[in-house]
Amino acid sequence: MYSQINKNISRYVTFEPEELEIFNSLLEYKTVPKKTILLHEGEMCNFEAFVIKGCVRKYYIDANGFEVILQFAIENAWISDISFSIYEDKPSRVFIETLEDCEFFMFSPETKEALFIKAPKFERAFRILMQRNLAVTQDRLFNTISKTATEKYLEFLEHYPTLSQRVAQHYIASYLGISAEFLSKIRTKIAKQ
Amino acid sequence: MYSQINKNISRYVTFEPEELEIFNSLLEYKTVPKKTILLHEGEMCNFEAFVIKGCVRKYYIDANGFEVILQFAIENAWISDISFSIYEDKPSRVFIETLEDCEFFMFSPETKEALFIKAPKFERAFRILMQRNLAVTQDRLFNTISKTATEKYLEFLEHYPTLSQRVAQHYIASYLGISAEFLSKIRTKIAKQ
DNA sequence: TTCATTTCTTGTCCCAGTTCAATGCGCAAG
DNA sequence: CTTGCGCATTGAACTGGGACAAGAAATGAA
Repeated sequence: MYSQINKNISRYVTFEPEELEIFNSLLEYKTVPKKTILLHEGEMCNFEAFVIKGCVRKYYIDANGFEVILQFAIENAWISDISFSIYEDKPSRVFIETLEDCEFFMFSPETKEALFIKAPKFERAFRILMQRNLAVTQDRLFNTISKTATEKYLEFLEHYPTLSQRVAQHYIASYLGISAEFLSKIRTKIAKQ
Repeated sequence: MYSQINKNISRYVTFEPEELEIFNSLLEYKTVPKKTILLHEGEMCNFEAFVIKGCVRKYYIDANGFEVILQFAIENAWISDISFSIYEDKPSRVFIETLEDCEFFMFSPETKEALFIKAPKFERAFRILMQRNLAVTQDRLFNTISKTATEKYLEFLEHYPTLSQRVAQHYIASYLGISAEFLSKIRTKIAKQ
C-alpha cells in the first residue's frame, strides 16, 4: 500500500523505517471518481496529493475563456497548487480535476508542518521535489517557446507514452498550447509517413 | 552590507541574529564586470548567487541557434541553475551572463549543505524560495501560452518597470519569445495611441 | 572627432497555426 | 434501435508574428 509513495519520497533522501512510518501514519487515503473537481479557481488549495492510481489534470481558464492545461499527473506523480496557494495565501487561479477514477494519498499543509516537526528530514525531501517540479516547468517553458507544434507533440508522445491513449486529444492539444483542430492535422500528417 | 540579503531570506522564515551571522559568514562577496559569463552550457552550476547590485540574464540556445532568455535577475533576486544542475548531476543547458557590472553574494552547494547542518531552519527558507521560483515560472508559462505579444510586453513593463531602460530591446524580445523586429513594431504601435 | 559596431526601425513577403464551419463517428441512455 | 452528444477530422479563409533586407540612430573605442 505504502510502497509506491515511500519509494517516491526516498528518491533523493534516505529515510529510516521509523521516519517512513511517521510519514505513512499522517497520509490520508482517498478514492475519487472521475470528472471530480478537487480544486476550483478562487479556492485555497489545502492539499497535496500523490497519485497512486488514475489521472488528473491541472488547468486554468484564460482571459478568452479557454482552458489551458498546465500539468497532467498520473501514477507516482504529485499534484497540488502549492506554488500559488500555500504560503502565498492567495486564492488559486487553477482547477484540478480527475480524468479517471483515482486513488490518492493526501495531506494538508498543517499535516505537512506536523511531519516536518516530527521528522525534519522530510523538509529536505520536499525541497528537492520542488526543485524537480521547477526543472520540469522550466523545460516546458523552453519547449513552448522554441519548438514547433509538431516537435512539441512528438516530444509529448515520448515523454508520456501512455497518456495519449488515456486522455482525449483536445486535452493534449490544450496541454501543448495549440488548437484541437491543428493537433488533428499534425496527427494525420505524421501518420502519412 | 548584509541587510539586503538578510531581509530577503527572512521574508517567510524568522531567524535569530546568531543564525543570520552563521549565514553571512558563509557567503562569498564577489564583484563581476559586465558581459561576463558565469555559467556556460555543459558545465555544472556550482553556485547560487544573490544580486546585490547589477543585472544578469539566464538563457539557453535553441536548436536553431537562437538565444532564448529564461530569466532576468536584478537587485535582491537570486540566480542559479539549481533546478537542472545540482542534485540532478546533469550538466546545465543554460548560460548565465552579467549584463551590467555586478555585486553578488555567492555560495556553493557544499556551503549550502554546511549551512543546513549548522542552522537547519534555512532548509525551510530555501524550500519556500524554490516554491516562489516555481510560481513565477508557472506564471510565465501561463503568459507565454495564452497571451499575445502585445499583452506580454505590457505585462513585462508593469512587472519589471526599470528593466526596459536597463537592457537592450532585443533581450526583452528574447525574454518574451518574439523577434526583436516584431517588438519594435509593437512599441511603435503602442506609442501611436 | 571619427569610424565601427551594435541596436533599433520600417517595409515586404511568407508561413505556422487559428477560426469557423461542415461532416462523420462512436457510445451511452432510454 | 435511434436519438443525442461529445469528440475527431477536414477544408477554406484569415492573421499574428517571423525572416530577410536595408537604412537610421546610438554607443563606444582610439
